[in-house]
Amino acid sequence: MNFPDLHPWDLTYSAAIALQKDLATRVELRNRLRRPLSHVAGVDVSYRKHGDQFFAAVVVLSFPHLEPIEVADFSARVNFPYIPGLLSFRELPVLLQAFRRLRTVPDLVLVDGQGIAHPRRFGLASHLGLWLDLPTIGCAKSRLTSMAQMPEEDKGATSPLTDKGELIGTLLRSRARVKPLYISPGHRLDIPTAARLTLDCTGRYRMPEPTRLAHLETNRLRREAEAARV
DNA sequence: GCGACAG
DNA sequence: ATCTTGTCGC
Repeated sequence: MNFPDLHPWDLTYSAAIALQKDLATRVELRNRLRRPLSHVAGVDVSYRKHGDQFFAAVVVLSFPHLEPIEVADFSARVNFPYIPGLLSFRELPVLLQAFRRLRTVPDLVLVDGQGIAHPRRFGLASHLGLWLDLPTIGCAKSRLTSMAQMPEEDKGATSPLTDKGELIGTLLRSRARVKPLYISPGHRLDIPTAARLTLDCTGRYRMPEPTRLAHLETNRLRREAEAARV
């Protein structure tokens, strides 16, 4: 089964899966963080239901104070469809363009989506981490693959995320009494460190500051573009 | 064969 | 993710 127009990857469905399996062997799950950590980035993408215009943003914050340092945007048309398990082929190209406009090289990147908590252990955060050669964390709002018991209701409570008997991440309560986040390392981090750093980047909101601010920026861009064209 | 299914 | 108004709760 093929799907048309896989731009800019030009891959069939089965070739995309084979590529993920191959690239997954290059993912590092050991800590390779630059210390001390001084710059943490968050990335996000938004678009409209009808229309293929995508808006990507990367925001760099200081660490540990989480003050915004730099913002880079990029917008373009995307025609790769959303297919569960193949999200990176849809969102990665526009995200990489946004990174090209960034001057600061972050020490860590938080991503809206899964890391290794993915059927082939290669979610968007892993793909971005390999491409940028940077440590990344997948901070997803809902599950793709994985099982877990619910953590306690207090902020910082965790429970292990597993798939087929394998430990692949952490279910993290980022705020008291909110739906927990699905945290998994994307690249160059181990599972406990990914959860710990996510918590360190989280303030009074459910989403960690880097991805939360990237999300706001992405929506600001979209509203601006819609207002600009008549 | 029947669900589940990041954003 | 997006569409879309009001509404319940701290």
